[in-house]
Amino acid sequence: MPELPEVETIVRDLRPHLRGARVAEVRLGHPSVIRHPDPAAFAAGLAEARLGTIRRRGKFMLLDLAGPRLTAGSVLVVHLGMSGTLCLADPAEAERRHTHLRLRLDRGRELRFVDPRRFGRLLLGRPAELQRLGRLPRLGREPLGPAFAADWWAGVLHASRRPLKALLLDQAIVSGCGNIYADEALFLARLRPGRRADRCTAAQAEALRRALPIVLRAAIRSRGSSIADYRDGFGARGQAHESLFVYGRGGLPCVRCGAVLRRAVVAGRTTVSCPGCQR
DNA sequence: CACGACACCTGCCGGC
DNA sequence: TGCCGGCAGGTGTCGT
Repeated sequence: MPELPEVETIVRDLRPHLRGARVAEVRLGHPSVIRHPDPAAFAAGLAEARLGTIRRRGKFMLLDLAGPRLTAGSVLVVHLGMSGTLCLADPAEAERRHTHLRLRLDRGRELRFVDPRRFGRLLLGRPAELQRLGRLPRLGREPLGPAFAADWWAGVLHASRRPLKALLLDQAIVSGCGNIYADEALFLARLRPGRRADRCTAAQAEALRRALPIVLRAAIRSRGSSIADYRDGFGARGQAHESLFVYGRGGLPCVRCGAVLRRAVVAGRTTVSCPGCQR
């Protein structure tokens, strides 16, 4: 899926086009992507709603809403799963297969959620309420925020016997990192993905903490990785996949030392790393 | 409690 | 050409 850089790119693309718009028509596709409330109430809540700002939290998108049938503080929550896209389209444009939400706006454009695999999710409600109902998970710290601090990170690693990669992928610890950028950050930090967290030195822990935002910011500058399904807020591909060092390069030479990159399963996910320069 | 295995889906690619 | 297995950027649940 879209990881933090992809979601951030979409949010930045959509923000100026959504803020202040009013929903003129709601159309739903497959009901299983609507996780809260039931599809009828979901559609009714969105009808006539006024859109506010859109923001990112981890891999989630939160769109502020105000409407006649909505309680104050309601948001539309979008998670793209593995194959989801959230794009602006011309209302006259033919509907792509697997379109699960169309919000026609009064500005003559339409917001569309398309997701072939249906691992993505849509929710409507107040975030605190959704969390209380167990519909939204508790998320860990934002790797691009000030709370992603050295002492906290050192403590997290010290307290865990899990592989480093498992910690990076754990959304309750770090929110927004996924399989691509976990591998890239570990490569940049020169640390093996399977390395036990509590066996890292302080310097190694700090190298990884510094590497993650570098990798994520570079990917945002390249507008995200479009390996298969990912598209930005206007339906265009990103370029970040063109400059990945390890992800998807198993069996190819390491750009840093020339060793053959190793492909393995770590924390249940396909993982690529360099046996030559990662320890 | 912490962790791994598996399920949830469709599409695409390579091998036979 | 077609069928089949394997694989994919994520995460929720269940069992050990």
